[in-house]
Amino acid sequence: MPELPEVETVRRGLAPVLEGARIDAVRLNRADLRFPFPERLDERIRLSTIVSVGRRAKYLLFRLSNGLTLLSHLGMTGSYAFPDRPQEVSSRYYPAPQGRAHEHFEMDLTLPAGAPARLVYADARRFGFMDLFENEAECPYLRGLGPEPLSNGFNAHELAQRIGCKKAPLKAVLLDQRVVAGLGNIYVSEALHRARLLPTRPAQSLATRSGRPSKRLERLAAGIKSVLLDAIEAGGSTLQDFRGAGGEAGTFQQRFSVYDREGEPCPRCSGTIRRIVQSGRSSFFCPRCQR
DNA sequence: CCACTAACCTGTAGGC
DNA sequence: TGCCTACAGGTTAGTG
Repeated sequence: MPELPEVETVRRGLAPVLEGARIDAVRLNRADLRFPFPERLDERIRLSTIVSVGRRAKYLLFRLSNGLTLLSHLGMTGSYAFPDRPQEVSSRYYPAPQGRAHEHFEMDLTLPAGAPARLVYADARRFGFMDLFENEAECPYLRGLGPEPLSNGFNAHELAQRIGCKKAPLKAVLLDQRVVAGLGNIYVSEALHRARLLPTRPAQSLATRSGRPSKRLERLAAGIKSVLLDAIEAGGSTLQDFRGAGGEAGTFQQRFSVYDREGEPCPRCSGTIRRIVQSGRSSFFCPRCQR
């Protein structure tokens, strides 16, 4: 499910409800997700207040009044819902199709206005995980992440530095969270199509002798930014079951140019979209207008 | 250090 | 309908 635009969509759904909410109780319905839950998670966050809900790359960051930050990665199938808030669209899909078997973590809250609420984390495949830390520097998941692609500092020059002279194909390099943080399988294919670059092209082929960013690199940086912005505006992409925290489906999948469109015509040049497998994952591209 | 593969786990879609 | 296979938005550990 969740690449940067989907995680940002979840964040925007959670923040207005959670900010200022007090955590009254924590329930873990099993000992682990992908990794064990943080030690003594319950007692370390209970009775603190959620100050803000942030995001870094594909990570949600719940900043608490006691100075700790709860980090949450959604893996492939993680989702948050407020099951008892009928005014949220979430009542339409809650409980999830498989019932409540995959609800692994929940919190009882008191909202700023005094009303009670319940936040549930469900994750069928349990590829998600959580961490708890005091300083970002001590969190192994955040250390080493590449730049936020939507930040001002991210541009062709920055991308050139990071890509350097890697021989690996662009597809693999852009999936590497140390190069750019937040891209996943969908948006790499889409960004490369916008930049008219083949996913198989060696990353080093974008370098220039002068070190000044090439036109191709400029297109790539611009393609990454624009596809992420457009996807966030559309509320992310819903393939099977992704929902924002309010339960609404994203609509960006209707605007995919190449992802999951093997055999369909390219919207730009009417070439035929192809699918190949690179390092075990599907890449979609137009062989006619991507070089 | 780099690059690729397998592994983690469950659900779903498609072929027969 | 049922069984089997392939595949799915992510990351990490292991291997060469």
